[in-house]
Amino acid sequence: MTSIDTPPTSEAPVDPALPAALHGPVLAWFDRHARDLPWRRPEAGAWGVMVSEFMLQQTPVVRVLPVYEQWLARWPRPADLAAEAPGEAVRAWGRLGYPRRALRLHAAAVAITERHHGDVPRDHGQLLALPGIGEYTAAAVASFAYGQRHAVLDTNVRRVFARAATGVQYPPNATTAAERRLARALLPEDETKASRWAAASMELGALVCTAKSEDCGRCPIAERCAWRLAGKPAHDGPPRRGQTYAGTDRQVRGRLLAVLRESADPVAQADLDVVWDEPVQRARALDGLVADGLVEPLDGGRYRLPLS
DNA sequence: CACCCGTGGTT
DNA sequence: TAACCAAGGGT
Repeated sequence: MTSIDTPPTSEAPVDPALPAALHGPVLAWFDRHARDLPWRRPEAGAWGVMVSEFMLQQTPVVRVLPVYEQWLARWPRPADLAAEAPGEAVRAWGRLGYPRRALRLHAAAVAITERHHGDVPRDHGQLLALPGIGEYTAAAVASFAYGQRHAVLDTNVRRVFARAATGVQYPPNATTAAERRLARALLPEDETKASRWAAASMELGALVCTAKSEDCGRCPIAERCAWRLAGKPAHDGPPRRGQTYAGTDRQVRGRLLAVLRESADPVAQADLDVVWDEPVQRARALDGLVADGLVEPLDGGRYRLPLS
């Protein structure tokens, strides 16, 4: 009886009856309460789903909505975006944040045009190979756009599963193998039902089982929730990394790029210098933007969004 | 695996 | 008000 054969508690087997007990209530709740988001409408297509997933990486739905509409109207197919200069994608990204996502979405559109005849690939592995698409986004596009059966583990789903199945308030900082195993165990066998489940469990986390003020009174699985049944114990592990922003390179980069986004013409060094008074940090931030391909340096100390 | 990468609203 | 949070990905 040594500990080497004892699985850690985080890898406890899933209650065999749990999946079926959760599917009905959550799917029925989703039928009634799902938001009518534009990327969920049939006309969005796989490209619409993919654009929305890029924009929703760390950016709230309400801020994505207007930019999404502009992008799909301007670039209705991957080839339309691929034909543009990458700097135009960065400019149209506006203030969504993390502008490297715009660059990667543009690069993904180029790859789709070159390697996939302009159609968003259906295969999870091919999606994963595209720039800016990781484990989550590949599964999300395959599931939401093509109705495939994939475990879609985003921050909402991870929180819902941590509470309902594992009985803790928050999931670990980084996604664990135990979480992936749990997500697979909870995934309905039927493909259509599985893709619906992915969207429904995510929506439940976004609307009801939220990070701070969860509303168990509106939760369809409150009676089955391990965390609630345990008396909703507070998170004990290490605090999740706080992200300070003021004074960081990210803030400087944001200010520099804002100047370049607003200008149709190349910008003089002096017009960038005014956004931050500390010259060393300012130079480091600008160099970083150039290294990332977000900014193109020109002769005479001028800069612009990248044309290529 | 820890850290970096924007932005703005909420508590 | 500082901290936290928001459909992550890349290194």
